[in-house]
Amino acid sequence: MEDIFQKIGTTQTLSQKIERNIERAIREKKLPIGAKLPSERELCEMFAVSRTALREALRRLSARGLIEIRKGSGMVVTKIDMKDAISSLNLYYDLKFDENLIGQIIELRLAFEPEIAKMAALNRTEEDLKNMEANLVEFAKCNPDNTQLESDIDNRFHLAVARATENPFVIVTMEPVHNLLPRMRNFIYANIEGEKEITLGYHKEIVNAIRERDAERAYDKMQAHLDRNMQVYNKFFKHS
Amino acid sequence: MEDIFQKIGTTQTLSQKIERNIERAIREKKLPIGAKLPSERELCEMFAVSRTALREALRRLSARGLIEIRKGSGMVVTKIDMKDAISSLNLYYDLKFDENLIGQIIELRLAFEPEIAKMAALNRTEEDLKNMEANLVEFAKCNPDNTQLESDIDNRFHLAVARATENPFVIVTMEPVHNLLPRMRNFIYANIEGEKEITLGYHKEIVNAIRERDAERAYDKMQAHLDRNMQVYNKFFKHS
DNA sequence: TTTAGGTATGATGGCATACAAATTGTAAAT
DNA sequence: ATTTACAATTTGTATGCCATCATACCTAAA
Repeated sequence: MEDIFQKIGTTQTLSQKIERNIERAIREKKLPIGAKLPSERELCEMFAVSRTALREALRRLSARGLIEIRKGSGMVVTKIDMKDAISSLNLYYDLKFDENLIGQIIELRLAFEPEIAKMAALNRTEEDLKNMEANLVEFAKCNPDNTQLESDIDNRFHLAVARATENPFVIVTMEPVHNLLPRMRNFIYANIEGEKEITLGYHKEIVNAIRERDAERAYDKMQAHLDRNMQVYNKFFKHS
Repeated sequence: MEDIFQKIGTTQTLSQKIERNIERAIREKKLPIGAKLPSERELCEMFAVSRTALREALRRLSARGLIEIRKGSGMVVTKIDMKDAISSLNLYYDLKFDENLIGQIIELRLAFEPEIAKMAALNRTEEDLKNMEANLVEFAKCNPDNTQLESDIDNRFHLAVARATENPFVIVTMEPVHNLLPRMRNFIYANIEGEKEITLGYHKEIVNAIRERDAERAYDKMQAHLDRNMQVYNKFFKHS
C-alpha cells in the first residue's frame, strides 16, 4: 500500500510555510547574515497572514538559531553558531545515553583520536599549543584527591587536541563526546592509584609531538595512551 | 558591587522559560517518549500564562524535534530522530561551505574513512552487507555517461560503510559530509576516463574485507582507495 | 558646548477573545 | 453489528489591546 498511495494531506501549517519561506531566503543568501528582517507588521503584510502565524514561524527560526529576535529592536539573521548546531546533537545523545553508547564512545575514541592527534600536529596554531600547554600545567597542579577535577582536566585535554585540528567536522564530532564523558564516570568504579603520573606523561609526549608537528609520533603516543587508558576503563567498568 | 546587586533583567522571555521547563521535564524523562502532553488549555493553567506565550514555547520545541503537534489531536513527546539532530548540522555546514571546507572534508575522509572501514568490518550486520553489495551492483550497471549518477552511487557507498559501523557518532559525522559531496562536484573539472573500473575494484575489495570481518584489510584497501581518489581530486581541483 | 534627562516613536512580548479546521469519541439510525 | 451523523475536544489562525524595551531626537541645565 505504501508504494501506491503517497501522502497528500501534508497539512503543512501556515506558520511552517512561512518558516520554510524565510529559511529558504536565508539559505540562498537573499537575507545575508546580519541583515535586519522587516518588522513583524511589515512581514504580516508581505505574507498576508496574521501576526500570530508569523510570530510562531519566527519562534521556530530563532529556536533553530537562524535568526535572533531582540525585543524592542528587531530581528536579524544570525550566523549559525557551532554551539547551536551541536546543542541538538547533545540533546540527541543525552536522551540516547546508555551502556551501549558508552561502548561506542570508547570505540570511537580508540579509532579516531590517534588520527586526530596526527591532524592536530599538522594544523595546530600557536594558540592551540598554548591551550594544551596550559592544560598540562593545570593537570600537574591539580590536587590528586580531587578526582572529579582531575578527570575533568583530562577530558579537556583531549578536547583541546580535537580543537587543534582546526577542522570543524572533527570538533563537531568530539564536542558531544566530551559532554558525555562526565556521565561515563558514574559507570566507572574508581580512579587508579598512580594513574595520574602516567596520564600526565602521555599528555606531555603528545603535546611535544604536536609542538614539533611530528604527526606520526603524535599518532603513536595518542594510541598508546588510549590503549592503556581504555584497558583501565574496561577493567573497572560496571558490568551490570 | 557585583556581590550586592545581581542581574534582574534576565532577557529570558516568558516563552523561553516555558520551553526550558518542558524541555527539562523531557530530559529527566518525567515526560517519557510517546507521552501525551496536557492540552494547551491545561498547560496554560498549569504555567499560569496566556495561550500565546505557551504556544510559542511549543513551537520552539517542535522546531527542535522534541515534540510533535497534531492538529485536532494533541501533542506527544517524540524520540529525537537522528535526522533532526543532523538537520541543524547540515544547515550549519551548508552556510559555511567554501573552498576551505572542501579541503577539510578531504582531510577528514583521508583520516577517518580507513578507520571507519575497520570498524565496519567488526560491527557490520547482514543488512549492512546487503546494502553495500547492492551498491556494487548498482555501480556496475550504471551508465558510464551518467557521471552525475555514477558519482552519487560512489558517495552512497562510502555512506553505507559508515552506517555499517553501527556507531551513531560515526554516522552523525559522515552524514553531513555526504550531503556536501554533491556540491563539491562543482569544484571539480571532470571525471576521469577509466576511473570507474578502478573505483569499482576498490569498492569490491573493501566489501570483501568487510564481509569476512577482516578489519585490517578493510582499513588498508580503503586507505589505498582514498589516496588514489584524492590524488585525482587534487589534480583537478579548481584552484581559484 | 557638553551632557544628563525627558520624550516620541516604533519595535517585540504578552494577554484575551473569537472563530476555523481537524480529530476523536459517542450515540443514534439502519 | 455497521454505518452515519453529530458533539466535544484540540490545535490553527485572526484581531485588538496594552506592556516593555530600544533608539533617536530634543531640551534644559552645567
